[in-house]
Amino acid sequence: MRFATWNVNSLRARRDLVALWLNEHQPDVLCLQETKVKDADFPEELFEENGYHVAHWGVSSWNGVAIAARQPLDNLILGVVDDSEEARCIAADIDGIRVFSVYVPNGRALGDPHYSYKLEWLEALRARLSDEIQRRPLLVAGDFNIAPTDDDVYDRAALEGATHVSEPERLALQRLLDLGLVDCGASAEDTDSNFTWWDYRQGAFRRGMGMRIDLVLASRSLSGEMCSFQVDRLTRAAPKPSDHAPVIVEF
DNA sequence: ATGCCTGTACATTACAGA
Repeated sequence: MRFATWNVNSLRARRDLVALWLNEHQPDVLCLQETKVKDADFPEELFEENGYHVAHWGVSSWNGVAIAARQPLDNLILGVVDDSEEARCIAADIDGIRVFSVYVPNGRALGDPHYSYKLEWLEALRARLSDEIQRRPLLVAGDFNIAPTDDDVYDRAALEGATHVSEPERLALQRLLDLGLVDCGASAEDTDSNFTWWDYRQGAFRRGMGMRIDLVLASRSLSGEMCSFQVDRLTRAAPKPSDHAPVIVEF
């Protein structure tokens, strides 16, 4: 199975690139984040014309998550807290696997209310996953907005006091892994090659100033069947790119 | 210290993103 996740930073702005990418890479499952469309405006035909089932959750022009898959999506869940939350999580059963597409809150700054919200959201996700993982194999993929270790950022010193690298965020991620999930991108020999996000500014991509924040977490049984892991940096180098690269994992 | 760039809507400026 070819599994992928991609924060597209607006599906409306990225529509043509997503269509090209689907045809070139032919994933069996694709998790999307930051679609930035309401459900009523979601371009289902973009996926259906290319042979995919698709489920989306978007309540405004911000956030928004989706899962597209060759096989049907069953037992959909929207969100991890309650109906009033932002559209940051969608889950579905696909061919016997429970798939989560997640867009973890950014946090903005240490001490910002949004930072507390990020930690609370991660704890709510953990509570949900602790229940789910006992039932079936899990794949939890998306933009976690956390760099798991100092090796996952271009310059740790430059990020002192910033979000994405703080201990509380990393502990919240570790609590997810402690449920029995494996970070599929953690074991690369050249960690720079696993960066998944580069700022649009300052030529950050060209200069290698990135972070690994888009993750694929797999149940142990599934992680043992992983046969390849790849960050598609070519797509970050395309014209009009998202600031995130797709991540592709084969099982 | 700030903006750099990109996309969004209460749009020609402010904001969020990471």
